[in-house]
Amino acid sequence: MRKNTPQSAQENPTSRAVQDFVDAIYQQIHAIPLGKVATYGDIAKACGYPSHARYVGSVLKKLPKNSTIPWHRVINSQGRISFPENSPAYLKQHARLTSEGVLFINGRIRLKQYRHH
DNA sequence: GATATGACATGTT
DNA sequence: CAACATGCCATAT
Repeated sequence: MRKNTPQSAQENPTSRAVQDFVDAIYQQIHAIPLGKVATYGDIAKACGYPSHARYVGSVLKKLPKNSTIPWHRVINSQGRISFPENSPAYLKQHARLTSEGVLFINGRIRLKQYRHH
């Protein structure tokens, strides 16, 4: 039985499945309402690839600078920002979330409260 | 094809 | 709760 991974679904030479997956990731992230968050795993699962949390992260890393995607609403399963604390990226994400009303306590937020279901 | 890497997740200690 | 270990999988070298 073939595994449920984008790579295993490359029936055509341009690997459409991977591109569809990336598009789905963008769409899911856009669906996160202001003031709410989702984990990398949540996004992957919502796209139909529950074991690709890391891939979601790698996609976000390659986001073009002009992208309008609310990437800051994606955090890890511990309710923490996946950047080294106090790095520029960390501070930026923290600032954006805070400005949306997401409360951080000891570098962590309450997923029970802010997670977008 | 073997190894290393990473904006991850989950279970165990 | 924190630290560790293990699993995961696309990408890069």
